Amino acid sequence: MTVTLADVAARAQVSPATVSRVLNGNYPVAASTRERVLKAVDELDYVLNGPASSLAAATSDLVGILVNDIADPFFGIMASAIQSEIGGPGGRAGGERLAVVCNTGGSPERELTYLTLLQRQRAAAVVLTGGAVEDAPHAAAVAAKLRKLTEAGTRVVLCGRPPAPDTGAVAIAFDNRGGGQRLSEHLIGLGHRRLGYIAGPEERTTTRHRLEGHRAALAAAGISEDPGWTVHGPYDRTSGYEATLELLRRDPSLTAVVAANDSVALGACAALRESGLRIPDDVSVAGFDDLPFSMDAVPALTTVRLPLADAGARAGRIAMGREEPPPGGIATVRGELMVRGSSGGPRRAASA
Amino acid sequence: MTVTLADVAARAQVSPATVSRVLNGNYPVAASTRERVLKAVDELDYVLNGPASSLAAATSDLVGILVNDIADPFFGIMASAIQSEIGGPGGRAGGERLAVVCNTGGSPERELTYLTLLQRQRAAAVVLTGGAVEDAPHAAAVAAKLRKLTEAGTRVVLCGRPPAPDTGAVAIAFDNRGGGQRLSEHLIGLGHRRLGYIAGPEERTTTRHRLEGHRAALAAAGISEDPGWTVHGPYDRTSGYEATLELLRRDPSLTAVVAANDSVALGACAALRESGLRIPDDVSVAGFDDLPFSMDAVPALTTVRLPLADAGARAGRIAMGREEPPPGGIATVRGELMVRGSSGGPRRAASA
DNA sequence: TTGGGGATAGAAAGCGCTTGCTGCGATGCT
DNA sequence: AGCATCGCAGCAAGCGCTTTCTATCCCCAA
Repeated sequence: MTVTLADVAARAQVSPATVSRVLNGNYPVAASTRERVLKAVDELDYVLNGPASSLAAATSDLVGILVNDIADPFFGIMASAIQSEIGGPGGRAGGERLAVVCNTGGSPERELTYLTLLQRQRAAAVVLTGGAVEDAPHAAAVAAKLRKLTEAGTRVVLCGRPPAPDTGAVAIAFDNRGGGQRLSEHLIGLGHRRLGYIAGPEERTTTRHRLEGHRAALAAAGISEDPGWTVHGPYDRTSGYEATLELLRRDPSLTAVVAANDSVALGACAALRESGLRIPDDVSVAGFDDLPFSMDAVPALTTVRLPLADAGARAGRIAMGREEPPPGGIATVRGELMVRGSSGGPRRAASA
Repeated sequence: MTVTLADVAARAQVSPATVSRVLNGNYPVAASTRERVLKAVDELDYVLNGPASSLAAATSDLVGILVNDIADPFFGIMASAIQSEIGGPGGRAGGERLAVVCNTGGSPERELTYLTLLQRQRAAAVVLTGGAVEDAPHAAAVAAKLRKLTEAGTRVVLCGRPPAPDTGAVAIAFDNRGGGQRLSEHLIGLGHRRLGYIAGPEERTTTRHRLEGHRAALAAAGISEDPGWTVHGPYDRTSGYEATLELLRRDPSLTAVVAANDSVALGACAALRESGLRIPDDVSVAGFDDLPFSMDAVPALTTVRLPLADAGARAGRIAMGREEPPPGGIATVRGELMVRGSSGGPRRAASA
């Protein structure tokens, strides 16, 4: 069968306790003994039994990272940054932790199930990324879970996600509202008065905040919004493509399209181009997030850069207890407006 | 303290054994008893202790997915597909498994460490994605680990990665060589005779295979390659940008640039544009993978579509034992040539 | 020489769960 | 009516490790 601690102990002629202590390095062991043990470990090719260890020590070295869509670089970039700080293997020394990312696919149930699974594994920490679903019962369920986790000693950090009051979770939130507002202000400043908005899926904090920012900008400029100017859809390219076609159908006189994120914006660009409209001469386009590919669009996308990697790294450090949580357990980081080629002044007169 | 199985048993007035059996549903329990137990579980808000369970049952419900770069959609898409089949939460019924993705960052050591960590956790299955490092000692170490894993009953599947003989691992490999060859043949067929090639990082199977395909195409057409036509670099946009500038410096008369993947190709496009060259009029560009954003490039990228999601799903199913492994434990899936706007016939005469 | 300490090592008691085996009342068959 | 069977529940023995407490051994001060 598989090699156990006892086998190693026998081979090294010491007690299992000593082997355990050598392996954990948390108790004085004579150098000669240690060597003998290490040699035995090596010769036997011994691998610690994780579950047994976790059970006995009542702790585990698992750290969970929840993402909405692992195929989306938005989450990939954050996850990567978080994981690099978790130390995973290869990180700094000290407890080797197994940083794992779990893909919820944006589904509330899966989110909850993963949380339970992590709770089962007695995870050392959990980082939740991205917007939350705003369904009240679900939010309550998640909050309850988070509270239970923190009470059990699991460190919980929200990254790019609004704070969850009274759960003990630390939050690094993005200022989606402010970013959305500045973005639309930019467009309005350019002279646009008829702006279409392709929002994310409904019932999501991110969607709502960005849209609120947009509307605040419109309101501040005294522009009254036509309800038909807003379309909801998933955060992907296809959604942007279709939504744009729909927007154009509803009001061909739009001079700008603001998208919920960069992928959506790319889809919008494609739709616009296929409709024979030039960007930004006929219609300006704006995205959000500033993912790497955004600067490769032609023209390059005007968007709001979110410090995904920085925020992720910080969240990771906090999760590892290597950085002080922000005061109040809440930090909000701003996005930076990136003005590029896809936005310009409206040139054409409104057409029928 | 936390609620244990025994607490639930006491509350439901049954033995711990019965509670365990209700929870695992692998032993007949009278309906009335089951209900009583479930009620107690609910009232006590009981959560199974994962480590204890894994220890006693000598199995775990962890499934590991190793990726080289989680921020790269290439891996994100595969991981997503794999995970969806693993059943993670929300998948089909049956054993709820915790599918976790581990980011190796392309580092051999981290790959090995993650493998050990998963071995520690007695993972139910492990899926390794993407190209392997070709360093001999490392390859041997990985092979040894894989063998040990399979011997311990962990199902090992390689997805988009060449087979590892004598390890018991099942492989779904991509025909990178064939894809690369067809892609270059396409360009050559268009009339190109001077093609630059931006390869991936050295010592990687994927890099080598794609490059071999390219060279095979050149050879078949009787084109003798200038060593200066090939540049190596990481699989990212920046690399493509810089490599293209370098290629242009070395030989301004190139009429086509073939990139190791789509991200690199995008960087190449940017560099070409900034150099005042039109695509494809002055220089044709080709990528590999056909990631979603490739069709949004302007012009859309000619590339080789790899069935990332299909392969991932299949790997996931095999990992779960829900699909028969291919005969011989090895399957090779082809990529499909996608001809789009970025490639065209060479129009200009070679310039100095 | 002798008692006190410091430094190590071992014994053993679990950690919380799974599962083979046993026990026992109810059912089916002859 | 009598015995084999079946269905369901409990007992208890671990799974492989960590850790508290105890036992040595050795060195040094007194």
